[in-house]
Amino acid sequence: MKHWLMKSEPEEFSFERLKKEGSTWWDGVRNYQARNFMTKDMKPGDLVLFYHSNAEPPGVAGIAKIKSKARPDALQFDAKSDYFDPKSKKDNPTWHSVEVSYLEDLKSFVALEDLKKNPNLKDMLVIQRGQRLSIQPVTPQEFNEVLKMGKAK
DNA sequence: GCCAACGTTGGC
DNA sequence: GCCAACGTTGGC
Repeated sequence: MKHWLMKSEPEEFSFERLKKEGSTWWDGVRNYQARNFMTKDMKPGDLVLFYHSNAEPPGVAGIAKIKSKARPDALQFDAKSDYFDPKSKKDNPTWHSVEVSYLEDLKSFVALEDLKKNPNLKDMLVIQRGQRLSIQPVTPQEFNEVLKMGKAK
């Protein structure tokens, strides 16, 4: 089982909304590295740190898990969507998404600022300068450390 | 295949 | 709102 961090802008799709709706297809990813994680590495049951980016404050809002493996992202064929990709072919879609489901709340939000202060997380990708990737692998140690922070008051 | 220009991300 | 860092595009 692998561990991941997935970024979402809470104004677009918050952890609270995931909790309410139960699950969602993670569509709109238009970055090859992030796509490859979804199509090659993610498996149902993998655990996810649900991260709020462009938020006040940014940080890990809760825990989710991968529900279904990757399938073609419908938005790439929707000419009215912001995520429309005219170059993508129906018989060989460029973009995929996975289904993500709510798993559990944290007792407390784990702010980016606190991730940065934790020496055990100094190598975590999300705290590295200029790291924009919207889906990032997380080591089991990092995942458990964040979980521990989130379960403390 | 190089690389400048451009658009986007996302913390601050 | 600013802007550094990064990915993508397209001219050559």
